[in-house]
Amino acid sequence: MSPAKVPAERTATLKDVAEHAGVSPMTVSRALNKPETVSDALRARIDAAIDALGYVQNHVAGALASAGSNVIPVIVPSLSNTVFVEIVAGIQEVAQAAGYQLMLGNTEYDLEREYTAVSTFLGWSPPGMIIAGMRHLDRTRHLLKRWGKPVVETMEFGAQPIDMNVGLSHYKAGEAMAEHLVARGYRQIVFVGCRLDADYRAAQRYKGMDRVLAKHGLARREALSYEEPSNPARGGDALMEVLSMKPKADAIFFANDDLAVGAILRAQREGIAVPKRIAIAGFNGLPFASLVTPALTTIMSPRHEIGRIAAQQLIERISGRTPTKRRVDVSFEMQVREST
Amino acid sequence: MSPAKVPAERTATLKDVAEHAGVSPMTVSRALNKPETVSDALRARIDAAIDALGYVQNHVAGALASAGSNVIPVIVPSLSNTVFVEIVAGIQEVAQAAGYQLMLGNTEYDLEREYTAVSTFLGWSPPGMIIAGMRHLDRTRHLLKRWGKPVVETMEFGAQPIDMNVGLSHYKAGEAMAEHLVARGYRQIVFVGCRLDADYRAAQRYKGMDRVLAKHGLARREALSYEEPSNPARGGDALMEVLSMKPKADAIFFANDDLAVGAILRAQREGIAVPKRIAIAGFNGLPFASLVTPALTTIMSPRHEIGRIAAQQLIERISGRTPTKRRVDVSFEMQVREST
DNA sequence: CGTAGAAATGGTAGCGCAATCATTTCAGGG
DNA sequence: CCCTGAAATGATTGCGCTACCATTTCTACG
Repeated sequence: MSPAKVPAERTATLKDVAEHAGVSPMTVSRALNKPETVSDALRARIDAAIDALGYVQNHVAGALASAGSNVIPVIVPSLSNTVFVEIVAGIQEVAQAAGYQLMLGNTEYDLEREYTAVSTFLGWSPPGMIIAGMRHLDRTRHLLKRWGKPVVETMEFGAQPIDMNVGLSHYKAGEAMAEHLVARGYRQIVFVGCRLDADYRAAQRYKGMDRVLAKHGLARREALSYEEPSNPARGGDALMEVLSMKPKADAIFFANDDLAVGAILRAQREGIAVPKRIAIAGFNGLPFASLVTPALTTIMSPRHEIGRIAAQQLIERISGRTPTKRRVDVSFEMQVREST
Repeated sequence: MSPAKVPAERTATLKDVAEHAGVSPMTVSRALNKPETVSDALRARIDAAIDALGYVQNHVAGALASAGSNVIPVIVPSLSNTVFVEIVAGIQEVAQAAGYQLMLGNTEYDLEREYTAVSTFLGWSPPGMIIAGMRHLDRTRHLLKRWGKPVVETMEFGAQPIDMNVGLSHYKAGEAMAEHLVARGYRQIVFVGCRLDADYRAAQRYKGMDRVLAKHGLARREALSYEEPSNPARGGDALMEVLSMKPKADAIFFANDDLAVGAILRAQREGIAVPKRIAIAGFNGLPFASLVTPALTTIMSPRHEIGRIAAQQLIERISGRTPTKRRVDVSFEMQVREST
């Protein structure tokens, strides 16, 4: 049943190490956690004992005794969207280097599940938490506020964070792209996304766009939202639908680059002139965006950077230092290319 | 400093809940962990007490007392490669549904770091572990074997797993693609990858290809390996380099689809005829692969599925059931399209 | 209505470690 | 060589929970 060939000898404890090295358990504990407070001689003996016994520290016991673990929970709405993965990767990079472990929670865009995840994670006595988004159940906000430890909300930049916040304004991103399209002369602009009810950040980009269209007195339309998750093929199909259903449309602002690149690849295959017949714009700044023909106009969001900064801010606070800012607005960058 | 507005009242413990509900702590523990063993009446009182006190279970203490947590460590070599992320997502899906938490370790393709990660994770008394790849330090293998709990090695299918293994044979995948290219009449085939020393799975695909070329008495060449991590732009550049440096080459087998799609996009932009001037093949089956023109011939690897199965096997074993098989060879699928 | 056996509940002990405070050892000055 | 303060080491205690076993309550049946 178990792969062990070796008889399941009781695993060595810190006490065993202490006896083997002829010191007190407390000294071993210190040698492990604050090596500089133990004399070289003892440290050497202890290290030898650890090797001899194959001792591995029991972090569970450590966390209980010291009422705090080095585990940082990270809660995201999805792992199938590269955007969140890149943020997790950024967090991981910084956190692991600082000696923290990441615990991963996936809410599938469900705020109830988010609450459950937060609640469960609190039971691991983490020193802080990172959570995507700023929309949570009241219960969730209260729980985290009452908890009182550092929390970073990521992805979007918004008002009244639970504690800290690192992200960008999706509303402004939508505005920026709309201004660009309007300046380029496009007048019939359609917004296309997937699951805009759940992906409220994409919806915010739509709202930003809508405001700009209104400001310029241009035709405003409902956003086109598909039920399936974003994927490139969907982007291509959406392009064809827009062309046939709304032939007057002269530009599409896609909720993300997966859709937009999919649309460009489809246009190419179908021989549709982009941007002449219809312009295409995206959001995120995927690597493929600059390589397709025509190259995609998009907005680069610094996902990895958001993750890194979030982790840095959190660790800063965990270590008792005051972070530079509570709220960080990482800026996005318009990348105007051939598709508009 | 802390976001708490509320005075940091001592958090409620299970004992507090017990007193509030007028039962013993043991009963509360049972109500939480095996609700069916507690009478409805008591369970209701206990739930009420939990709500009233805002109690959240301390998993650290639970794990210590029961000498086992519900945390499953997952160790991968990289998070910037979508392949591993998709596996993690598959694992997550199954594990979270079964009530397990994921702890994430990233080795950056460094076997020493892998050892450290394994060792650290063991300290969280996990019920099992999932680790990418089958190449580890001897120390790592010994540690895991001696540990004696379920371990799944993923990504590749190979001989002599530490315990269980779910993956595919990259060697065979390389062979399959080479056979296809040879059958199509290509004779001067180049393998292009990035960091093939670290990414030994890609190197295995090369070896599989090389064997087939040898078998057919065709020209064999060293694989072309770049130092930077895989990215689409590199694929495009590699294509141009091969065309100018090895003008006789009539096909390129890229280590992955990021490179291959990048090459196709570049070919299109430069007006290079694919597959006429040179054929292009990839590996992984990214969504974009079928959408570019010409559509990319590639091999679909069931990443998400690998993750799901790995998690299922692990949980099966954790629950004491014997899994169907110790070793699972998930098969890959040739997707022959326009680029070859 | 009594009794056996099952189901529900409780008391006790200890998981492995670090916080805390007590004690010992050391370095350096008089 | 003693004394003082700092550095190094040790003894004790408890973190919050669950395993284990003991006890009580319920159910079914003669």
